Amino acid sequence: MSDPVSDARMFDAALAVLAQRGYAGATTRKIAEAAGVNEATLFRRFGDKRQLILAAIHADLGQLPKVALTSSGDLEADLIRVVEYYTNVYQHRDGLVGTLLLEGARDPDVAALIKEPLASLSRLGKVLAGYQKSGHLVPEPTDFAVQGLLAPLLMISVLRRVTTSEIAYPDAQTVVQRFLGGRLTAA
Amino acid sequence: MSDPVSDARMFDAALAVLAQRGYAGATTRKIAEAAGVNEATLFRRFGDKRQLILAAIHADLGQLPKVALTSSGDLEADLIRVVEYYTNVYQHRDGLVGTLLLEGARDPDVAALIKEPLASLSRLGKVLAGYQKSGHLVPEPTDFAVQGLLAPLLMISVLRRVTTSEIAYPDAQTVVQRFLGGRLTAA
DNA sequence: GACGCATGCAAGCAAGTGCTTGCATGCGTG
DNA sequence: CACGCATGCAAGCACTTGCTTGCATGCGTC
Repeated sequence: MSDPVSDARMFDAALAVLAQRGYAGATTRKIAEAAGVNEATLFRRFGDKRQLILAAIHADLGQLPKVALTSSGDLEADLIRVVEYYTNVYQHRDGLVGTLLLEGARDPDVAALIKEPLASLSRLGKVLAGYQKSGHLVPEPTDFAVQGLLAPLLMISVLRRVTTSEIAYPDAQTVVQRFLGGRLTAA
Repeated sequence: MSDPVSDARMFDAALAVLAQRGYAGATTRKIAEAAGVNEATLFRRFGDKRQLILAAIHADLGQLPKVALTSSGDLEADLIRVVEYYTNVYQHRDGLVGTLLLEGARDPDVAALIKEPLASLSRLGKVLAGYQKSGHLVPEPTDFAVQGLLAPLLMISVLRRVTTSEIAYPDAQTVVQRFLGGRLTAA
C-alpha cells in the first residue's frame, strides 16, 4: 500500500500544525493526519516527536534563501532587499516565526535552531554600520537601526494573528522609506 | 490546617507558570505547587483550569494602570509616558505578553481578554494623529506611527528571551528620541 | 516469481493531566 | 464549646498522548 512518503510532506504538515497550535498542541496524531500518513510512519522515520519537529524546522529554515546581506553601495536597494526577505520569512509559514521565537524561549533545542537566523540580524547590523560610517546613514547604535527597520514587521506579524481586522504587510518600499526618514544624512 | 488562600497567590503562580511554559504546559499540578496550595483547592475555587487562568489574566491586566493616553500638548512628555507604560507592561511579568499574544491567536477567550490592552494601541494612534494635525509630527498613517514608537519594544521583549546575551530595555527618553528623529516638523 | 522494504492498520501500553471525591484537620464565629 | 468552612491529603478515574508492536499489503529489484 502507498508509495514511500517524502520527508517534505511530513515536514510541511509538522510545521503547519506547529505554527497553528504550538509544540505541545502539535500532537503526532494531528501531524500524521495532516500529512495523510500513518502515525507509526512518523516514529519509524524520525524516532520521536522532537526529532521530527526539529528536522522539519531545520529543513525549512535551511531552505530560506541566504539573505542578500551585502553592501552594494546602493543603500535603498540593499534595504529593500532585506525588508523583502524578512517580510517573506514572516509570511512564508503563517505564524511560524512567532511560535518559534516563543517556543525557543522554552526549548533549548529550538533556540539552537533559530540561532542562525537570529545571527543574521547582527550581520544586518554590520551592513547598516557600514552605511553609517560611509556617511549615508545617521549614526546610532546598530541595534537601534536594526530594530527601526525590522521591528514594525515583527509587530505586524504578531498583531495580524490576534486581531480580527486584517492587517496587511506594507510593501518593502514603504517600510524602507519610513526607516530612512530622519536617518538620511543631509548629503 | 492552613489559612484561607488568597486568590492573588494562585493568580501569581498561574501567570508565572503560564508565562514560562505556555497554556498547555501550565499544568494544574505545577500551578498548585508554585502557589504552595493543594491542587484540589484550585478546582474548588475556580471550577476548571481555563477559568483559573482567565481570571488570573483578567486580574493582572486589570491591575495595569490605565494608560495616560492624553494629549497634554507637550508631545515629548506624552510619548515618554506612553513608552514608560509599555516598557512596564513588557517587563512586569517576564514573557507574559509574548505568551498571551501567541496564545491569543489560538484561544478566543484569551484573545478577548487582551482585546482591551490592544485597543489602547488605536487610542495611541489617535493621540499621535492629533499631534500630526497640529503640525508637531510629520503626517503618516497612524498605524505606522504607533509601530514606529512601540515595535522596537516588542522586538526587544521577544529577543530578550531567545538570545543568551542580555538585552536591556532602553530608557523611554531614548526610545522617544529615536521615534521623533525624522518625524518632527521643522517648526 | 521471490525477496526486501516502506507503509498502513489496529491494538495497546505507560505516563501525564484535568478533575473529582471522601475524609481529616484546623481556624474563626456564634 | 459547637458549628461551618476552607483547606490538605490521597486515591483514583477518564482521557489524551507519545510511542511500540505484530501483521498484512503493495511496490520495486534481482
